Amino acid sequence: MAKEQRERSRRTILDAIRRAGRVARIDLARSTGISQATVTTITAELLHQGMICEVASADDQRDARRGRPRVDLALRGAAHLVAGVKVANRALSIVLMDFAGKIVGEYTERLPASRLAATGLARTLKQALERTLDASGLSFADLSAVGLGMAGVVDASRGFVYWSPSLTERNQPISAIVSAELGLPVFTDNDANLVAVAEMYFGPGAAYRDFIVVTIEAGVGMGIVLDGKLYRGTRGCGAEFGHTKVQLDGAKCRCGQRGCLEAYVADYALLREAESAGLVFPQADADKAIGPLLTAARDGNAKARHIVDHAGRIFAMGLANLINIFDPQLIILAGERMQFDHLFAEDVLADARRSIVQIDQPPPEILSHKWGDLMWAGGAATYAIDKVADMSLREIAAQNAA
Amino acid sequence: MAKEQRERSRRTILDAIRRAGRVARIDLARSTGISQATVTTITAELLHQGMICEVASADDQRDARRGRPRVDLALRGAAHLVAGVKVANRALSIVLMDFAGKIVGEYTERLPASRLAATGLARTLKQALERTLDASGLSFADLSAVGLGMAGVVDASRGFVYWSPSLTERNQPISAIVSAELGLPVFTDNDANLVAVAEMYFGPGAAYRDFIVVTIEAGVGMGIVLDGKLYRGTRGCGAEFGHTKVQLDGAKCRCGQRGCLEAYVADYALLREAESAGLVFPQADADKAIGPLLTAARDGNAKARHIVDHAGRIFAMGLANLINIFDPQLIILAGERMQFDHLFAEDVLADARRSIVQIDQPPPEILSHKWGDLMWAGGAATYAIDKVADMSLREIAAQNAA
DNA sequence: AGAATTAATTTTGTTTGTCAATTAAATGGC
DNA sequence: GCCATTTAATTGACAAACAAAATTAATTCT
Repeated sequence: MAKEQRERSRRTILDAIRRAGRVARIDLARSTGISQATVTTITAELLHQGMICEVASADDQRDARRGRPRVDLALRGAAHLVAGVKVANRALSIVLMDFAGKIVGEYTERLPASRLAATGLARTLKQALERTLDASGLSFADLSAVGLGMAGVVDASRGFVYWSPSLTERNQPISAIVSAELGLPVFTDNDANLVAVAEMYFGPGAAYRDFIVVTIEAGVGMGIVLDGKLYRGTRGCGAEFGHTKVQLDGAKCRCGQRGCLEAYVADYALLREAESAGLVFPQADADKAIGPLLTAARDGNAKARHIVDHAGRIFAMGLANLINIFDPQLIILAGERMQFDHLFAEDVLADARRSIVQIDQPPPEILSHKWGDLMWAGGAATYAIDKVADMSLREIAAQNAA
Repeated sequence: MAKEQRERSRRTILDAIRRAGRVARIDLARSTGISQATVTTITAELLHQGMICEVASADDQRDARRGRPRVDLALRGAAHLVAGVKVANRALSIVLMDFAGKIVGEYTERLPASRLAATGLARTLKQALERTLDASGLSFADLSAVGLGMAGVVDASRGFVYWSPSLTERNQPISAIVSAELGLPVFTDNDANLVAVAEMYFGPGAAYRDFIVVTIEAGVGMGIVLDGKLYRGTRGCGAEFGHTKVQLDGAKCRCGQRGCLEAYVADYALLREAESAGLVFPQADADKAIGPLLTAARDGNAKARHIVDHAGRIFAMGLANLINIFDPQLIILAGERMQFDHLFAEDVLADARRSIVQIDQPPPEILSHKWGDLMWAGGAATYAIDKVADMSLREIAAQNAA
């Protein structure tokens, strides 16, 4: 019971350092409410462990001050190196990230198929990871862990995938399978959850304790952060925003059910609508066919316009429902640059705000965070860092016990 | 920092006693992980404060045991008496509850109007409360606090009502207003949240850490319990399940918006549908008119049947969305006996289970808990007990500091 | 009656954290 | 250039909380 107190304090201080980026001990004491003496003790442990380092103070009011200059503490990037992997539709994205959250390498590779067997995925991943490491002159031995993000229903605590659009089989203990192939600890979670982790650690979510991340790519995903922690549900299949129903007996969804939000706003849904409306956009690459449709809508094609508007209205309805249910401080819409601008448009957000329960308080902030392709892999890497930090903290506890 | 540790431990032990009903110190130590020594210390404080008492052990394996007999501890009902008040459509329900959760008095009174001014409500409440106390030979001086539950959007932390169907004005500091009238501490929250508190303390929710309560009366409400704590959202207007949208440009709702779940499943919605379908059920009391409609549906009237079925399907869709978003361990459907059987029907629940993301794990349990009228007031009373327990624990902390 | 058993309390020691004093490292005034 | 002043960080003394072990308490079995 007393031990746990110390572990909590260590966590608190490490998190505070991460949030601040760099911060002097005295400010740590003030912001965490832990006494200066304890901050000294704990930071000494973290320094000794190599998780943090002292850096010259970036004290902007330094001129106006006398007295002993403060020494800032920061996460020590060299403490650990992790890889974050995102398994996308037909691609594998990898980033290498140091313990301070800096991306030190990246790599993307086409996958032979959109669905693979777990063992095949593990082998492909190993090769891709080798190339990624080679490019930076690094090797597996430099890695502390691998974070793995994939669409689908994942029980993160067990690293178990109930179902994923990227796998040919259901019910795969994916963390164990990939870990056996790589010889490294592997931590798997739903990809949208991992984006939420990244937003919480290094994105705009860092300033909030309760927010929701909605991701948009082929499907619609969600990550929920409540009280500063990722909420995953009890079986690992919560936060399935894309498969909440928005229409009784509605449009057919990839998941086999009807009326899912995803079946109205995903690009494949819009293309399906366009086709049945008689619109044709000849295009070599099916992945990009959404572009001409959006252009046509902007240019005043009534049919195209109607399809895009309808998607926006359904999306707004979904967002409003989230706000009505969670009343979060913030909603972050995370998606690829440009491709989903029609869903991030101000009139869609205004529509959402209009559809929530109205009280005399400002509605939650909604902001869109358009990251590139590597957002997903970055989320996976951040998750791995979080796990590695846990491991290091446990190591300190074990050393103190001995 | 060390003080807070003790406060946590005291809370843990008090909660464990409440959950168990009655429990020996040694089992407290085992279930909480706190050492026997500390349990002795803390329970001695709680005994001295009068919050708990020793009772003869109800040890069912007593015969098979030798040794010193265990002494059970239980909440001491006489420690505090609170009142729980539910402001309903045209009625005020009050229960008196002792600190152990036992209901020691109840009273219901018709309200002159379905909407009242806050000060008028406070005065009416005072008179009704006086009658309630009189009936048990008690007085205001015997009460420690009052819990107040009402429909609408409530910021519980401030006891502030943004909007309620029971009040004529918006933005009322209702706790302060009623407290000034009664001369007692008053704690206000949304009524569905309070039902969730009751389920967590004394209902089937006691065995779970993550569950959702859906309440059905005139409107549809929701209370969310995550990690053993009620989740209220950041502005106090979360959990508005009844006003999540289930249909774009849908049916008009009381709240002024369109397509709300409530506008499809509440009794007024069903009656509206029946009327526009040409069904007429002459009935003196408008509140009860739903009965004949349901009977007609059961008896094979096709129009009535269709209206009721449609409500069930919409409700199932809403439940499925909740499960897809939260993945809770349990959903409790709380409503008045009989009146909402059509929504609690097994085919509705089966429909909901079919509409969630399918994985090879059993879906969350869904159970209906048909309490009477007093469920609501009981929830408010339970909330008041929780607050009073907080106050008592703080008192112990203050005494120790002095 | 005494041994055995189980519960509860007390004693003792460790951990943790705070407070206050001290040391460290700078600036500013003379 | 030296010393007072200021601010940061560390150290030492002490108190609170908890756990482990010893002790006391209350019972059953033989």
